[in-house]
Order: sequence, then structure tokens, then C-alpha cells
Amino acid sequence: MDERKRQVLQAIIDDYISTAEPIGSRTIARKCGLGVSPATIRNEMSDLEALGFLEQPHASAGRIPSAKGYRFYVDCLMGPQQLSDRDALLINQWFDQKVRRLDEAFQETVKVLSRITRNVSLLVTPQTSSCQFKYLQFLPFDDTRVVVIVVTDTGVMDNRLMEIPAGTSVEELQRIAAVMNHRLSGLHLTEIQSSVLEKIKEEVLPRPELLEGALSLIREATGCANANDKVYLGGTTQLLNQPEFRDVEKVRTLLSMLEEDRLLYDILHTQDGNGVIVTIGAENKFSGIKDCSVIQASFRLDGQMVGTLAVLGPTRMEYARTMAVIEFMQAHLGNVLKKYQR
Amino acid sequence: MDERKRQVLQAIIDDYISTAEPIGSRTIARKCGLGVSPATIRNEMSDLEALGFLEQPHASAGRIPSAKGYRFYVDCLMGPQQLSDRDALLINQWFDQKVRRLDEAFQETVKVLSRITRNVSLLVTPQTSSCQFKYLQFLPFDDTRVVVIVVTDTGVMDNRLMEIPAGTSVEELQRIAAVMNHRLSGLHLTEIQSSVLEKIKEEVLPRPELLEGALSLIREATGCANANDKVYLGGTTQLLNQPEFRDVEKVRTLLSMLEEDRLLYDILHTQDGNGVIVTIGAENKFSGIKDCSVIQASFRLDGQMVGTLAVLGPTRMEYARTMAVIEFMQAHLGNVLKKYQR
DNA sequence: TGTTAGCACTCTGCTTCATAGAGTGCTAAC
DNA sequence: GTTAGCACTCTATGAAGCAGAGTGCTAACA
Repeated sequence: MDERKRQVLQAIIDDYISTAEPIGSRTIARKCGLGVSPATIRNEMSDLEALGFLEQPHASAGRIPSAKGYRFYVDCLMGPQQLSDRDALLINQWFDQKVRRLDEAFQETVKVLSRITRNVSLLVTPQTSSCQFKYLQFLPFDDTRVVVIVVTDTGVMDNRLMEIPAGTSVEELQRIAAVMNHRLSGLHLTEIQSSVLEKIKEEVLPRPELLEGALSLIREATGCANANDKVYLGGTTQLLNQPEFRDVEKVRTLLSMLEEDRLLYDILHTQDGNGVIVTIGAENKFSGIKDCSVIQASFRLDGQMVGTLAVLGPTRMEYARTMAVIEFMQAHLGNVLKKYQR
Repeated sequence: MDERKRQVLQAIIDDYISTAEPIGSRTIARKCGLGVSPATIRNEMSDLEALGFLEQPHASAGRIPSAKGYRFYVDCLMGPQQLSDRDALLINQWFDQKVRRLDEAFQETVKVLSRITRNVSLLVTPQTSSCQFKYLQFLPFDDTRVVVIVVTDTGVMDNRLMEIPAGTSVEELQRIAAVMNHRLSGLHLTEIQSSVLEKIKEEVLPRPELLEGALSLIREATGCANANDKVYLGGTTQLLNQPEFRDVEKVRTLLSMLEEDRLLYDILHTQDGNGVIVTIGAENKFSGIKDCSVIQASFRLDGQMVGTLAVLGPTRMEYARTMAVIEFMQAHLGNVLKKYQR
């Protein structure tokens, strides 16, 4: 793999990424500025195909990069790319203008990410289920209802209105809250199982029915802990701009997949390293996206991993630029999180 | 418009709705069971076309219904349809299994709606900005932070973690909360403007900087009031199953439109009558959906309109069935709301 | 030995053309 | 008023032909 081969390969991939057309020796000879003839390039291309970096859609077409070609491109060929000032500015302004709350931050992240990368983007927040129960509190609302609030170590987890059972005093409610807080405080939400709740029920036996609301809220909160492992998906229409999805069948297959939250969750959840991870074509464990690449990175808050964001597109993707965007967004999101911490 | 014409028209529309193919006189003669020959049907069809109820894609093709034809079909021809037991069961189970909170109820509504109707469905909740501020409360969190909670007449509106400014006692915080609650209680969120907040600021002048967090939270909450006019969108992939969207261009046009929350909001917000409203083709005020029909209904909670749900699809739509589904969902959602009231 | 020009060959995609099929409208008969 | 028959029209489909792009091979050249 000499220098010229690398240059040729890079030129082919760069060109293919922007045109989506198989590319011939003439074009490369003209573009890559090596000062050699198409015939020479043909020889190089033939070698590169033999090495598995290129493919031919059919016998007399130009070459296109193979998955292996992209892999080599990402690992060895492409230079690191800086995010353009324009994009950085866009991101900053976007968040300043649109984000008011944490969930909005996530929502807007996928929006701006897909807009800049012109691909589908996703974001999962997988860490909520590991948070600890801190306390539960009843707040007055009106004569017949109270607001129940569950506070965890990440802030308020869940809240809702609850009917006050007839003939219950505020003091009684407070006592129940105290018992529950004493028994549950410090437990991870996932540890709060029915068995623990049954014990508490016995403890406040005189009026067990009063507990039900609070109990169900906690059950909900722990349930929500999983439900809150929310997947944000954005820019699905971007798919339709990609020539590889000119076929409605393909679009449908992929879009249906993307509607399955659990699937998306798995696509991303599998990896939680620190840097930007690129998964090309069949490297993805789901065959449904074997013609796609995923570029992902996890983001942290106070050192703890709290989620993953990713861009998904055809293997023909602007890897360098997309990685730069993801990297920027990873850092940016960390800051945003601090600001809008629950 | 005699009885036989009506029968022919109905047969044509029914058939076209299910096949999406222009339909000829032979087929109708066979299917609608009038015992007349294709030639007779041809005469009727010719009349119906002259009346504007039918169209011919080209000179020697069968007929398809015009927008006017659909309108007549919806208003006069089709019988009221009951929701099938299967669908009713599906909806009930769906909510039982998946819904834990209010926003989930909305989210799942569009999911199940689009699944049953096999079309795009949407839901907007336009009424949140009209709710009243009740009170604000600081809850202890840890040494340096408190949880701030804004309670409105619909329940907890917003909450978040806030840093406690150095050297501030809990009592001081409580006092500030008391002042704010006194001044703001009963106001609609939209009425809480900077001017009012400035006044309060003067009132607790000794430590105005303490207010900032709470103030910004309220600003956020009022801002969120608008942001909470949320649009839920579901089943966009259903589009791809419709033959009228076999063209990627059309899909893209419509999907891009559907990504604009504000547009969707306007499509639905315009009408807030009580029953089920059907808007066919060019009756829609947005030219982008002039080949689509919208079936919508508002839903209520305690008599007050709290949102609108809708199904959007090509003009060739199963009107009777979709209307039945929407009607059922309208009532069902009312019940669900009561249960999961904030 | 690496590079290049020339050339034959191959494969796709587009255009053109012919044909089959579906459906209509008209006329004349019932 | 209804129906059978028939000529006509328009589309969709498939075959055939052609241009264009690109390759691989060979032979010549530095």
C-alpha cells in the first residue's frame, strides 16, 4: 500500500462521498493531481480492488468504495476535521434560542444534529434507571388532591396529582411519607421491588389503602425509570435526500426499524466507550442497517455517562465532518446538561 | 341524483378506496348487484362525471372519485360505522399496557391511532398556556441545591434543580417563595410578565439575587407553557404504504411539512368544534396537503377543550372507519386524561 | 520497470417502436 | 330505458437498437 495508492483511494472515496456515483479512472486522473494518465490509475484501481478496498457495481462501471475501503479511510486516510465556524455558531445559537429544559435539550440536539449532518440522528439517555430514591413528598393542591413528588439523586423524577382518600388528614399523609422515605431512601429505583413495598405496607398497617397512591407512584417512577430510557430520533426525512434511498421499499424498511425504540436503544447501547465510535456497514450488529454507518459518542455529566448520541446514514457518509460534529456536540451537550440539570 | 346513481357512486368510491385503481363499468356492473349491464353503468358514470363527482385520469381509463365525490360520499352516502370490537380491544389494551403518564398517553395515542387507521396521525394540546399559577415551592435536595417546583391549577408545571446562593438560609428561601406566591397566585401563566416580576424584585430587595433562579424558572414555566403546546406525530412510515406516495418526491414534500410543528399546529388548531370534522383535499387551507384529507376531533377534560387529535392521509381514505376510530379515541382519551391528570 | 496510448469489448440506460389490454362512447336494436 | 356490438383511444409493457462510459489488455516508450 504505497503512497500513491492511498492518494488514489482517498480521491475515490472523497469523490464518491460527494457524488454517490461510481467513479472512473479518467476522473481520478484529472482530480487527484498526481500527473499520471488514466491508464496508470486503472492499474492502481485494479490493485485496490484486489486488496478489497474497492468494488465494481458491474463489469464496465467505475469503482465504488467497499466497507473495508471506508474502514481504511476512517482509520488511516482522512485527516481530522475541525467543525466549521458556521456550524459551531449554528449549534450555539440553536441551543440558546430553543432550549429551555432538559428534554428539550435532547430533542433539539437530534434536530440540529440531523440538520447539520444531513442524516438521521438519535440520542438515548440510558442512565436514569440507575438513580437513587431520595425522598417522596406530598404537596397540598386542593381539598381533595395532593401533588406527589418523587425526588431522586438526579432531581425530581416524577410527579402527579393524587386523590386524597376520604377522611385522611394531612398529618397522616406526612407520616406515611416519612415511613416510606425512611425505608426507601438511598435505594436504587430498580431495587424498589414489590417485596420491599409490601413490608412497608405492613408497617403502616392501620391505613394501608392510603399507601396505594404513593406506592403506585413509586412503581410508576421505577417503571418510568425504564420508560425514561428515552430515545430521541430526528431528521428521518433526511433519508429521502440520499440517493441510496431513492427506492421507497428501502426507505420503508429502514424507517419502520427506526420506529422501534428498543432497536435503536440496542444499536447505541451496546457501546459506551469514551471517544467517537464509527461502525461501518456490516459491522453493525443489526442486519437492517448493514448498508448504513453509525457514528456515535457518549456524553457525560460530572464524569458519569448519561447518554449517547449518534448519526446514522448510508455507508457513503461524510465521516470526517460528521465525526467533528459529533465530537463538538458531545462536549456541548455536557455543558448544556450542567445548565439544565434536572 | 336518483337512487341508482347514488349506489353506483358509492360502489365506485368503496372500490377505489380499497384498490386505489381507476375503476371501469364492467367491474361496477359485476360488484354493485344492480342487475344492469356495463353499458347502463357507463351512462350513469358519464352523468356522474358531468355532475363533478367522478374524474377520469385519462381518456380511456376507468373513473376515480373527485374531491366533490368524496365530500358527497362522506356527507350523504356512507353509513355510520361502528368501531370493530378488535380495534376497540386493541386500543384499550394498548393504553392499559403502555401508558403511565400524561405525555405518554398522547404519545401512545398517535401510535395506536396511526396503527389502526394505517395513516399518519397527530395530536396537539393547545390549552396549557391558559393555566393558572398556584404556588411555587423549594424542596431540599442537598447542601448546595434545592428543587424548585411550580404548581399550577393543572398540577405540577415544571421543576428543576437550582443552586442555592452562598450564605442563604432555608428560611430566607421560604420567605421569598411566600412573597412570590402571594403576588402571583391566581395569575394565568401568560399574565406573568417581566413587569410583575420586577415589582416583586423590589419587594424582596435585600437579596434580589436570590430571586433570580426562581424568577427564571417562572419565566421558563411561562415559556414552557407555549412550548408545551406540543404536537405529537405518529405513523409517518404509514405514508410509504400508500400507493399515492410511491414517489419519493411526494413523500419528502409531505414529510418535511410534517416536521414543522407550527404547521401541524395550524392545520388542527383552526377548528375546535365538538364533533368529528372531515377536511377533504383542497378544502385544507395548506396547499401542501391538497391531495390529503384530515379527519379530526377535539377532546375535552371536565368540559374544557384540551386538545385535538387527527388522522391525515390521502383523499382516498377509509372515511367511515377512520371517523369511527377517531370518535372512539376522542371519548377514550377523555377517560384516560381523567386518570392521568397532572 | 513503470508509464502510457490505443483499441476492442462490455455493460447500462435511454429512446423508439410495436403490441396487448382495458375502457370508453356511440349507434342501433330491443 | 336498456343493452349488445364495435370502433377508437390511451397506457403499460417489452423488445430492439444505440450512445456513452469505463475497463482490461497489448504494445510501445522512457
